[in-house]
Amino acid sequence: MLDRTDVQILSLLQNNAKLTIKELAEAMHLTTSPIFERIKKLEKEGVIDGYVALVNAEKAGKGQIVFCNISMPVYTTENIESFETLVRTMPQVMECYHLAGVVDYQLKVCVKDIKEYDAFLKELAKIQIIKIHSSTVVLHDVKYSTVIPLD
Amino acid sequence: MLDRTDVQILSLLQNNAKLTIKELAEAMHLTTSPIFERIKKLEKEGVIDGYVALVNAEKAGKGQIVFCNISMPVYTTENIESFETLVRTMPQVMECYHLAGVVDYQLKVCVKDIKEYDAFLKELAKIQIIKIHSSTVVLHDVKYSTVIPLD
DNA sequence: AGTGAAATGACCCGAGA
DNA sequence: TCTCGGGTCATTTCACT
Repeated sequence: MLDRTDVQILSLLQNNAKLTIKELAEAMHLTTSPIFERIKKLEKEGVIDGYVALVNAEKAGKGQIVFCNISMPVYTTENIESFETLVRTMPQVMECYHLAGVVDYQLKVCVKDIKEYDAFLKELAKIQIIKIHSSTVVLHDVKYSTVIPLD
Repeated sequence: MLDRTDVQILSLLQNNAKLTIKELAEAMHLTTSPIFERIKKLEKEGVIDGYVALVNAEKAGKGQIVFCNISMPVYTTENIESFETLVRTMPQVMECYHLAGVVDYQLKVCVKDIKEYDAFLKELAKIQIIKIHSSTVVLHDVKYSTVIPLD
């Protein structure tokens, strides 16, 4: 599905979306046209999901990450839907995964400080269908990358 | 530090880095020059960390996420440094956080399948300074966003 | 699938308010 | 800080290989 050239394009664009088609073409010893067409194809197929600017959370005053572990005592389709829909609308929740573990969900929450996290928890606690199991504060970020490893 | 216009620019670019300066200018009823200068300033100050293409992990054949919980029995500066340096070089590790909890580190690992995760664990186990505490498999992604919430 | 060239349009940098 | 306008260069399309 993805040949060597596609993977090469993706690897470069995952690190720097501002590379021009010309630069990509030079890097892989081709002309601009095939690069252009391949990128359009990858976008159309949804392999490339989009292009985003990454903001430094610290400098934007949102340097605190907290993981929130949640379980759902009554595990019905309805409850799942309403919880997942809510989570997707909360901007503080950057990531949410349904786990195969002792707790059902893990949320990665991005806030200014613990005080703001406290407010977030109070907001979340309004939903009666979930049980907030525990919260784990992040001391510091060791690594944050958006790059999907491609073989 | 960041005024209303800056926040507006960041909000738009965090969702779509391909917006042209012209489009941004129209969206906030300004001309291109001030937008251009503000963006350059935000980049220079490091508020904008970079621009990246987001790849769909599923379509790239890397649809499995596993969280790996690690503790460090002998917590010395040396051990911390060598572990954190290693983690930053491993492409499967997309995120790594130092936690204030019962385990020291949480790694978000991106792999093709559990078999590949097994290989990753074996690789990681070579470092004698850490103790792999547990692994939690993700059943499905509810939300993944790179957008830092700005007030 | 890739090349090369031509037109379209965005970026960037002035001068001026 | 913002507006306006022009030079420069990347993007995009197309006819050909």
